[in-house]
Amino acid sequence: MKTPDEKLLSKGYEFAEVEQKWLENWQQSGCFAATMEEGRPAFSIVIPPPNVTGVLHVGHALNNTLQDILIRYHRMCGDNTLWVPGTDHAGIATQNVVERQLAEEGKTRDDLGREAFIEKVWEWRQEKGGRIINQLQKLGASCDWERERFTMDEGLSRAVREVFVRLYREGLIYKGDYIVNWCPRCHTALADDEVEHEEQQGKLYHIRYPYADGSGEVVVATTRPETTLGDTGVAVHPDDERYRHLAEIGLRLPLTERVIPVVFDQHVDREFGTGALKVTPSHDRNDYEIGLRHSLPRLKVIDDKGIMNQAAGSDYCGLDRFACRMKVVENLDRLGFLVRVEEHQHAVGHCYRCKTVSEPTTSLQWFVAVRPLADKAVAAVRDGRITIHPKSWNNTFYSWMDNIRDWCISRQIWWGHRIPAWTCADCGALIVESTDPVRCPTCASTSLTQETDVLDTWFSSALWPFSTMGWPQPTRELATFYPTAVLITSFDILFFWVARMMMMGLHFMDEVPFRDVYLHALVRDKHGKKMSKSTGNVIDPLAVMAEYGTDAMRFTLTPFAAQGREIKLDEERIEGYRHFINKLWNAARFALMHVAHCQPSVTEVVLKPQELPLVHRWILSRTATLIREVRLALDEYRFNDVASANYQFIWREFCDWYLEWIKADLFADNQQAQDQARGVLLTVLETVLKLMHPITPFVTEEIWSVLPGQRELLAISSFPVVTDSWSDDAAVEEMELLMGIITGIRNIRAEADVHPSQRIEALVLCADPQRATAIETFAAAISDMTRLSVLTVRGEGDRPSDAATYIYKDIEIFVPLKGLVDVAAELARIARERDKVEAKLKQVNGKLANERFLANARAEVIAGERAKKAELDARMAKLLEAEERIRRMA
RNA sequence: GGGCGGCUAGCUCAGCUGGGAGAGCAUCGGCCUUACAAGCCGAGGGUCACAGGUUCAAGCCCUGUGCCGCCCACCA
Repeated sequence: MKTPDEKLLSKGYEFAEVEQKWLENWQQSGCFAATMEEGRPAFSIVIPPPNVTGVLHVGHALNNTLQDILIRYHRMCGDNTLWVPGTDHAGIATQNVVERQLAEEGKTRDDLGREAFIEKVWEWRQEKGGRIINQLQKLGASCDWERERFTMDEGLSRAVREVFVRLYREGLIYKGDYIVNWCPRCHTALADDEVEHEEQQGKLYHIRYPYADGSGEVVVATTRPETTLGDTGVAVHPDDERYRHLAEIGLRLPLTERVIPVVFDQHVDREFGTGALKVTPSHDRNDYEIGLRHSLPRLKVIDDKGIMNQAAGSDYCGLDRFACRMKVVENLDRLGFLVRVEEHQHAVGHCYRCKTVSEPTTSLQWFVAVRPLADKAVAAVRDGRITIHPKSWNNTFYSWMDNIRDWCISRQIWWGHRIPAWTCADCGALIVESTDPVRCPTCASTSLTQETDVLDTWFSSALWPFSTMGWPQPTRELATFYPTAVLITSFDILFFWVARMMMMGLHFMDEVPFRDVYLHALVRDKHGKKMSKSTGNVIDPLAVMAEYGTDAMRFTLTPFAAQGREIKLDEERIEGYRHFINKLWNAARFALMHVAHCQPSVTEVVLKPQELPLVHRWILSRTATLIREVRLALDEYRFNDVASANYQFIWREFCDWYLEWIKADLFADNQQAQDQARGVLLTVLETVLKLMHPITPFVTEEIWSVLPGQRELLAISSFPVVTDSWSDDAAVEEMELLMGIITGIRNIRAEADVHPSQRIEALVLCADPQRATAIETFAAAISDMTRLSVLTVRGEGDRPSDAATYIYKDIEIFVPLKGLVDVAAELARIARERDKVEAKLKQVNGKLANERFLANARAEVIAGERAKKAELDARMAKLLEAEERIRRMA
């Protein structure tokens, strides 16, 4: 049993211990485990699986904070909630990491051999692969950690094989010799979208290609002279007069003795360079296609390590492709083939993993025919089964899908899902099976060799939404949680991953994998620069969490969700929000001083709000509004609105006004007033903790745990629902009046430099009897909050001379200052006000004088303008009077 | 070459279907007022990039221009 004193939380919020404690408690309680109860709505998310090699960066922190907010919200709403965690085996990235490790021991993967190497990778994964999962847990991510998946798990591997085999049988997977993007460093084929194009300043070389009979020459332009060695033709436009006569003439390829033909192809741009294009079918995508159209032979001169091969000729064989370029240029120049060299800017493809310049190469690879799959995905977005947020991505999505090419899925690396295809050594049959075949179904031979290639990592992540739920088995998880509710990710993997999940989900589940896609921005440093280790501008979320607390970081990231493309993160901001967390902590501490000993039944006073004093009716009404706003914003993924609504309410309304106002009651000798204040205070605090919990789970859970009464975990308590009886517009309006009066008096005090401890008098003139009564009723409270000795309220009467004046709407506030009025300052202040009112009046009067406005505007708009005018007129009159009076004082 | 996003207070950004320009931070002035100086009270600060147009009414809708940034693309 806790003693009351222990319940009075420590003076500053010490997050380190608190966070550790709740991480353990939540874990032990099993409160994050998925529930699958009949008759409840389901809400599920699959985590974008971070690379198993990854360490948590700010992007992950943002991404997972947003997911956690939704998950915690829906869990508290009582939905069947599932958040599936896991990691991606990240083929190339992981293989690179382990290869580097081997390199330190002076070994290569070839030294080990395939099986031993893969063994090594699994060892590595065992030791270090769990890091990011621990880091996500530290973030407070409320995943069902018992369900952690890995794309190389047995279950997921089974799904991968199943999908591969089915697509193959449907004719949607095929093997063929086509041109692909090749990374000479990673030593593997890459998909089109794994190649990043980067504008670079290069050179355009103009080279003479003499006629075979020596009667003339054609000049071609190229950025890659080394590929000259692999040319098998020159192409010109069929309508190009300059080259018509070349149909029968062969060209002698410089530096070689080969004679190559001239072909005529529409693709050639007559305006570019000389209008003659050298064709290297084996090392350029366009040339490859031109070659196909004209049956040109393919000649591969660069090997898979980026080194020139035998076919390049003995002078060049063994040279790196870039060294070869220099040598080719040198020789061309020496032999008089080089006409000139121009500076030229062009886009060069790079491997997205290692940034090496990629090499287009013909190669035997496996492909997915994506057209039919892509069509299904496009249809799902078009007819609204999937909604992309923000919708500005729709067009980009469509245009990408329209231009999609077949997906090269084979990778020449070792770490990954090995392609389930075997070749029969005896009859040459290709066997594709989900289980390893023992003998050839055609000739019954047992000498079968499996493909050595593995699948593109994105192939397995494309299945993630259903493979993690046990597919191809018809599991209860699939029945309950598929399709998932929303996929939250940054826009940069919309095509790599999101689009492919759509294709696979629709094809194999016959249902979308998620109903919504929420795309958030990329996190940059405070200058908008990409964070990178070499620039040294990386903000490490773990360091931030250690310094400011996890809740502060989560709260900082939440408002950024709204931002379009990039987020400029400045650590100063995190510090600002730490202050907010601390504010909440202290407000709770204050509340506990008054409610720690209460029975939970004190909160029953809110059942009849109409019987409560104004300030309580006001805060309850504002709380109801807050609940409404927060729920709606959460339902619409407006995370920034969730954060700011909470922030404004807690700091400005609850702390600055409500807590200050009820101090009198809490300390007073009036049992009823005290009980009412305690009951409402506790209610509002409980509500706020619940509303904040999805964003800041730790501090709210901690405060919750020390509130009076036996409590279940906040994480599984119920999310607030709007109580209609709390809504009270009249109370809100009346409180606003009182707050306006208080602000006015405070303003006078501050402007007149009246010391805060000095008690002074004030007079309020309010012609409207109802409002005058309201002000008078709360004279004590107003005096309390503004340190008045006497507050007089009158409907009409003499304006005191020698007093500072403040006009609130049409209400005049006077503070007599006995000769201390700074006339010049007063006049300046009044004049400032008058200018503002004048400007607004001009607008309003302009509208009301406009017949077309009166004729066209909606009735309520006109009524609004009229009311506005009335108020401004009244205020203006009072301001003018005040100005006149002060002048006379001088 | 296409496409997309941004331009609102000194800074970072909100501003939903068009009807009196907002927040946080920063700035200035005053306060240790019994939860919080990581705080309280008060104040100042904006031709909403520019030019046209639609409308009774435009930060918001349309057209164009200018910067800044991103994505896609087979001019070698």
